[in-house]
Amino acid sequence: MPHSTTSDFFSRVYDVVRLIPEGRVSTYGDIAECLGMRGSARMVGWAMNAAHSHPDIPAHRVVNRNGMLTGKHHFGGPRVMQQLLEQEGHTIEDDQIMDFDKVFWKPTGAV
DNA sequence: GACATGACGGCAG
DNA sequence: CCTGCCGCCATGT
Repeated sequence: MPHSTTSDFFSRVYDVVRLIPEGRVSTYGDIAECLGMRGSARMVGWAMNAAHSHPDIPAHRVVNRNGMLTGKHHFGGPRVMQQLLEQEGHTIEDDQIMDFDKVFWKPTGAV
């Protein structure tokens, strides 16, 4: 496709995020890499910001490579993201997901 | 059209 | 180990 638009990029990001299983989490960088935009993790986070218009996007399952809830302030409040994750069985301590390496889900081949 | 910003990540100091 | 800078791409001013 000679004409790649941002809308496509957003749609792809949403598509991948939607595929994250409940009880699992992924990272901005890996999602970006999965979409062929390695190094552009910021775009993924930015897409998440726009994802607020899409209730079907479990944006709380996307964190940075450290498993830290860096985007918690972009939800209803600074607690919402943590609460959502805890409801899915995660343990958060100091804005960081415990056993992150065990709940991490890589969108390899998802798209 | 240039400058600053951002839910990131990697590397250098 | 911690802090800081640069690269990444799209948006707003």
